[in-house]
Amino acid sequence: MCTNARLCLPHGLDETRLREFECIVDEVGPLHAGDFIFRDGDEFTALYAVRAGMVKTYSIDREGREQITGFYLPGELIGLDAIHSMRYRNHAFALDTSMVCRMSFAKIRELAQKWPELQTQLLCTLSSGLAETDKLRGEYSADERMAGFLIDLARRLEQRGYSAERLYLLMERRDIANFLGMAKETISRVLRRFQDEGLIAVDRREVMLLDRIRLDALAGAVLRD
Amino acid sequence: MCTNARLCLPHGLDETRLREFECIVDEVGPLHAGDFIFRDGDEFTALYAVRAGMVKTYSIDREGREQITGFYLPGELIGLDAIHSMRYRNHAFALDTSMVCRMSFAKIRELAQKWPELQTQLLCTLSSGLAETDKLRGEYSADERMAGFLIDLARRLEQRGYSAERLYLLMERRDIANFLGMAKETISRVLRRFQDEGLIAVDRREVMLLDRIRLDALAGAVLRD
DNA sequence: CGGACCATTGAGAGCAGTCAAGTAGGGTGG
DNA sequence: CCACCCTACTTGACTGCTCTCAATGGTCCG
Repeated sequence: MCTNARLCLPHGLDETRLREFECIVDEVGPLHAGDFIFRDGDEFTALYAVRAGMVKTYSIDREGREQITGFYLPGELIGLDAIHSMRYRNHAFALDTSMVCRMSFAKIRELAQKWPELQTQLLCTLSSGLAETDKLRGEYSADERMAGFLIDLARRLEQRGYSAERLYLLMERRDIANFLGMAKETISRVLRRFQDEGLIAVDRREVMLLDRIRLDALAGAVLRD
Repeated sequence: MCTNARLCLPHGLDETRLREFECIVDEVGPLHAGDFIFRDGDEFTALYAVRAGMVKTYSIDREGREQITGFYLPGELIGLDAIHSMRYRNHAFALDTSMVCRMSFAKIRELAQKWPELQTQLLCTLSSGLAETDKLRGEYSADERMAGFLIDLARRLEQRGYSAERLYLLMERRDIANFLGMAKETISRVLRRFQDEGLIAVDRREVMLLDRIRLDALAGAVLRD
């Protein structure tokens, strides 16, 4: 049984149903950093869950500008925004060696029709996605956004049982910048200042969170909890 | 039968089911400008659909800062982000004399369990909400955001059969500013510049869209279509 | 008519963006 | 194994968009 089940779509299913659910799951991988899971515009047939590794999603607008829409950890679902248009709305790209679970959406729908727990879990996942993105509205300083990003990542890692004192950022600065809506140079400067102020220690893509209290305070505005 | 049914949650239901669906709908109102539909933290028991008028939703963070999360037109659903926490995550506030439909979520869930069309419609609505908010990520200029706001509103009004040459903005500048993440003074200045450039004509809260082509072009970056 | 509220306009400041130069790993080929 | 290169990252200087603060103008309403 997948160790992520508790955090993932099958959350809430009993033993029997969980086994039946696993029949509709195809494990895909291992993918390598740089592999695509799907591409913007592809026909939507399945939801994907990260099983191991990390995935980023992004879209390209008419002018060719890239827009990163998310970084996904194990247990998180990718492709939920494609349900209504039946086409994926972005590219999904492995940032690291990764395993993903492919779950036919037609079959998910069938099962959700039979099992109230699954319907509920689907709705809850979508709903928390909405609540999540609502938080990011509003104008925040570069410091607040950066702290928000780090704390959010740390919390998600903790939920998954990883230590979150030491974060390894698999994505490049440019990706973080794009995701947070700022320039990559600003990421560098903010990280440096955070380090000078004793909030974190940075070594390339490795970030140690040294003063969680103050980081939380900074992030509070963004994460609104 | 509600004229919004085509755009709203019962979309896709046949005549018979539509009638049964209507049994779980309570019409609430008329509400007057300034009335609340629900408040942040209230127990979530029902989804609301706007039937007539306009509703804004907003939350207040720990520091007392207001954050507007949406403006809702007839046929649009309010409260979807509360499903996972079973508490409303924001205040819902009538901007004008309005009617809303209260739909018990427990009953929606029951019906969705029986009717695939309703389950699908629920999932689609949530999914397009996600796709929608993803668009707003990224850093846009004040001009792009403003154009995006106007064009988005115009399109939604058109979908509902209203003329969209002349927009009446029921909310104050401060609300638009907050929603778009900028200062209210900037809203004034951008609207004035748009007017000077012949894109729109502004008279208080009434805005005429004069050059839809150029506005669309400006908005394109934000709305990404 | 006066007050309250909203909106506009102006002046100045500051945060973060752009441009450009410099640094540092990591990988490759000789 | 080392020199080289490429890419990612950092740092500095400067610019500019948008914010803030403050004053003014309009409109509605009692």
